[in-house]
Amino acid sequence: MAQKGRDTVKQRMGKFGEEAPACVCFNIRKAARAISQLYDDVLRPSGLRVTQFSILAVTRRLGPVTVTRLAEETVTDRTTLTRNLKVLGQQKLIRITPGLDRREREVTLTDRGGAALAQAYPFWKKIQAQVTQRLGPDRYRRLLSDLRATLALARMN
Amino acid sequence: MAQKGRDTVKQRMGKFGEEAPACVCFNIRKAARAISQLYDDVLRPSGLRVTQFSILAVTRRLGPVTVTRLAEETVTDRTTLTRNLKVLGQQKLIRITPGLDRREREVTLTDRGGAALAQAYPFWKKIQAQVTQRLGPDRYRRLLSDLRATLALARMN
DNA sequence: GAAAAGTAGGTGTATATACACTTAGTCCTC
DNA sequence: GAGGACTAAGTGTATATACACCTACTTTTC
Repeated sequence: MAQKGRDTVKQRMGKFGEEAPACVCFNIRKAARAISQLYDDVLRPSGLRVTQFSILAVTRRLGPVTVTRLAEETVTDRTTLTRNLKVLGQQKLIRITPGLDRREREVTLTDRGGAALAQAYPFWKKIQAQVTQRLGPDRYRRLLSDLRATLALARMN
Repeated sequence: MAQKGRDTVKQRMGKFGEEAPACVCFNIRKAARAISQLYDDVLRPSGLRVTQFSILAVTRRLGPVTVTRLAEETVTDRTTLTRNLKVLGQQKLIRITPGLDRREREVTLTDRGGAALAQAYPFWKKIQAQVTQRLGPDRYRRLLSDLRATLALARMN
C-alpha cells in the first residue's frame, strides 16, 4: 500500500537472486574458467597453456596465415591475438613475417613450435579423452553443438 | 617402410588438425569470448561489465560474504577475485570490512552497488531474454545442464 | 594519378585470470 | 599456554582479454 503505480527497486529485482544462476554468460564463463584450469593443469608439463596450444594448433592447420584470419578462426579479438602471438613469438614457437600485401603479417609455426605442439599433444589427448568419456559421447556432441549455436547467436548482430 | 615400430611426430599428429576443433576447452572458451562480448556490449550503457555484474549479483544474494566463499560461488580463483573486488571497491560498489574472525574479510554490496545493479538489470534481462529465446527453451536448459556437468567434472579432481 | 575510402595491424589502457609465495590470524595438541 | 598445524587473504608476476584510437598500406573513384 505504500506505493501503487511505481515499483521499488527491490520489487523490480525481487527475483534477481534466483535469475542470476540462469545467466547464460555467467555459466559459460564459469565452465570456461574451470575447464581451462583443468586443461592448463594437465598441459603444464609441456610448458604450453591451453590458449597457446590452441593458437599453435590452428596455425599448424592453416599454414602461413594472417593475424586477422587467425583471430577469426579462434574467435579472438584481433588485438588480443596480437598480444598472445607476441608471447609465442618471443619463445620462437611461431614466426611473423610481412605478407605480400604489406599491410598483412603472416604467422607460421616454427620447427620449435611444431615440436612444442607434438610434445604437448599426448597431454591434451589424455585430458580430452577423459573429459569426453566422463561427459559421455551423446552429451559431449550435444554440448559442442549447443556451444556452436551459442557462438553463432552471439556473433549474429 | 622407412620406419616400422616407431611413428614420426607427423604421423602421431596426423589427425591433429581434425581433432583440434573437437577440443572441449577450446570450444567453451570460444563461446565464452563471444557471449561475453555480447553481454558486455549490451551492458555497456550501465557501466558494468558482465563479470562485475555477476559479482555484484552474487554478493547481493549472499549478503555479507567472505572472499573465499564468493570465490567458490563464482568459480573464480580467490586471487583473481581479490583483484576483481579491488576494482569494485574503488568504485564504491562494494564495501570490504574485517570479519569477526580477523583473517576474514566480509564483502557487502553498498547502496551505490545496489543502484548500479538495478540500473544494469534491464539491460541484462533484455539480452538474456534474447539469447534464451534464440536458443529455444529446450536447448537453453540443456546447455545450462551440460555446462553444470562439465563444471562438476572439471572440479572432480 | 591524387584524394577518399577501405583494410591490416599495432598501442595505450584497463580489466580478468591464476600460480607460487607470503603474511596474518586461529585452532589444536601436549 | 607455547609451538605447530591449519586457514583466510594478499602480492608478485605473467598471460588473456578487448575497446578506443592510431598508423601504414591498398583500392577505389573521379
